[in-house]
Amino acid sequence: MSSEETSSDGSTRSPAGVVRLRDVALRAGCSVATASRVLNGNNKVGKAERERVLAAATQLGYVPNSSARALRSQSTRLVGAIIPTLDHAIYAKMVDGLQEQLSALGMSLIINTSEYDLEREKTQARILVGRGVESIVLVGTEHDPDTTRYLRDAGVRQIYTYTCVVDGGDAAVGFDNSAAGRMIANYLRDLNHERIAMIAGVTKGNDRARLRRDGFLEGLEASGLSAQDVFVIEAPYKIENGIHAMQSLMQTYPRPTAVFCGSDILAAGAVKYCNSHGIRIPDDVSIVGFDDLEIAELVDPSLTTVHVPAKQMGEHAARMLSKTPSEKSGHDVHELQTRLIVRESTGPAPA
Amino acid sequence: MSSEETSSDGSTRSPAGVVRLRDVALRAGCSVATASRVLNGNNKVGKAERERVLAAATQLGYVPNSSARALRSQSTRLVGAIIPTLDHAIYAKMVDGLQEQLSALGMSLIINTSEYDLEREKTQARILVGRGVESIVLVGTEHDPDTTRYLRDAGVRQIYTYTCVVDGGDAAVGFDNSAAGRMIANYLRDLNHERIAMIAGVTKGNDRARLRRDGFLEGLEASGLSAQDVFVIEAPYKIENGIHAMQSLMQTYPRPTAVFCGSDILAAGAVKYCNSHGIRIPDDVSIVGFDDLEIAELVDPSLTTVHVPAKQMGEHAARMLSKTPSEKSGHDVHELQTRLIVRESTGPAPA
DNA sequence: CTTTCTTGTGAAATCGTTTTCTCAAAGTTC
DNA sequence: GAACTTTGAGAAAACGATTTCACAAGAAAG
Repeated sequence: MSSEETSSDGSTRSPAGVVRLRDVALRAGCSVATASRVLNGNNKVGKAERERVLAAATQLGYVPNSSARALRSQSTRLVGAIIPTLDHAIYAKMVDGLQEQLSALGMSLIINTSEYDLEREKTQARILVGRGVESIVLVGTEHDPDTTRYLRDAGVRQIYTYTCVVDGGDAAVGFDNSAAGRMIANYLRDLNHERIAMIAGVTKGNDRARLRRDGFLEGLEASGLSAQDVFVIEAPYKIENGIHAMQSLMQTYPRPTAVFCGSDILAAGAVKYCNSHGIRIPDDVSIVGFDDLEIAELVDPSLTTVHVPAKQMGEHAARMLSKTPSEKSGHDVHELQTRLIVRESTGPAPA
Repeated sequence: MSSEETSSDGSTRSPAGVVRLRDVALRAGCSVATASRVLNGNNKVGKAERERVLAAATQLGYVPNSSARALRSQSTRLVGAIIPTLDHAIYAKMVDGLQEQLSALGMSLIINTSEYDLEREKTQARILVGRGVESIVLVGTEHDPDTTRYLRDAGVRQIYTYTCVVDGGDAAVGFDNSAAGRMIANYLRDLNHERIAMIAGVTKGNDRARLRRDGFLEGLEASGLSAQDVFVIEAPYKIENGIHAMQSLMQTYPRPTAVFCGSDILAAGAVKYCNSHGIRIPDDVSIVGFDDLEIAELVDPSLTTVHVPAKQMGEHAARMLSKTPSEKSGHDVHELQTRLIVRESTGPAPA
């Protein structure tokens, strides 16, 4: 028994019913070589032949087998992404943009999550290399040196996001976390706040959280405040953590009149705490978030925050990846602009 | 000039420095066939030989070329997922769970988004098949018949999520949208509401939105209310749409005293509208959401809503996929339970 | 001491493409 | 009109694994 069946129209089909290039060629009455050339945009094919192939391909609903294509041409058009989690809008939005653009550019995306763990990131990187990805999108600049070296040795392009620092990578698309922190420092100082605190994300293994904090503290120092006096609490990006951290801060004396949160998630928790404990925002305390997620507009009062163009970032990363490494000159960095979005949660320091 | 170099130890290397199975075999002093057998756990290999191969593989840092492996063995351990968008927490959470479990089970996930467009879903399905996915995770039961047939012909397992209806697919993991709608109807009727409205998601091409609406209307009918009198507005899941829809509803006379929203996103918009227009929740109007996203707890008043175990759903889907089709008997459906979460946005009908 | 199973091994076919090689036909140039 | 290009197309090699097939050598059975 043959593994193929010859149907009435003379074309052969694999048992699973998948159309192969051979089927297209057969129907178009040419060789597979010619069919391949047509479908790959090689222009050295006669017009009549070209059109017959194209017609046959669409009629049969031909989809090239990318394993075979990858094997022969040594080019999978596969991209990997390792992000901390999808259960945080700021990353989900980036991946959304990334996927959309990659798809439009004929590439596919394999996603892995690291749960903010650099060790786990290393494992995921190995898996992705085994899958034949040509590039990997990572979050931030800080990674296990093993990971970076391994990827470089494997010839996989590394592109960092949410940061402008390329370091061991090949490219970066993001924004200046430190400058954003300074921007908030200046903003709060312009409102005459003097007792200022911060609820930061966990800085271990997270350069974005660290840079935001450091930029913020630098900005405060520059404006004549001692960073020593700034109470900083670190906590994972969860609403409850925002609540608890705010509780701690409100129990200090003297109370801060302004709190900068490393994420809207934390800020939302902070707002929730204040609302349920009779602390007026912004009359008693000003709160600033980061990311400009939907919740920033939904909480009451709405959050002053820093807008991060997450989706755009993913889209841009995709476009960078579509260019072959030779087209770009060395390391390239694309900086996106963050914007301060002033809403209701901030105001002048109470007298 | 050859494309290979023969190094001093006699092994050959491809220009990119990638280690091939041949290199492992050469170093272990056996044939590639034997090396392949060892690495695939085929036990018909002598102990000494097996250990030499294993040693060679680790020493050289061999990573199998998955394109070649997939091409020959017709088994990628690749799963595709087509979801409407990642920019909606309910889907992002599911994918998060799905990815996590798949990764633990040695499979990888390629993600594509359809933007709620069944035509686009069809295209993405083709791409995924071309990528060699063995299964595809889809959202809901309603799909273009072409898509369903194409996937079946291609031998790709289809697993539907957010639904309990398998229909043309091979398995489903989700919940009963219709029952959830009825549950809300009963809940609101128990609170004595009589003038009731709904802000539903777009029902075209979205069976979940349709079933929620229909279940809700059925429930109201069953309790003696005419579905004709229930004003239903359809709108995409965006906050602004919730705002505008609520505005329209509040301009009708008599005003509804309770509004069921097909998503927390819409409900959040509805709450926002009421808050900014002096409409008291739940004194003037009760609002019910769906999904139980973080925002349900953050808006003020917090939202009464239906909890959907999105992450769990993704995890379960992954587990279903890890079982070979033969292990399961025909179509299998796994129903997860939704729960009504009563918070502050609902109360008895005003007198 | 044959004959018949095992068992382990290697050679070679195979998966579905792309790409190189080869060559015939049709233009050009002188 | 002879000697070159150019152009278009097919045959066949290649990509790197898995898997079938064939076949030695050794073990077990008679």
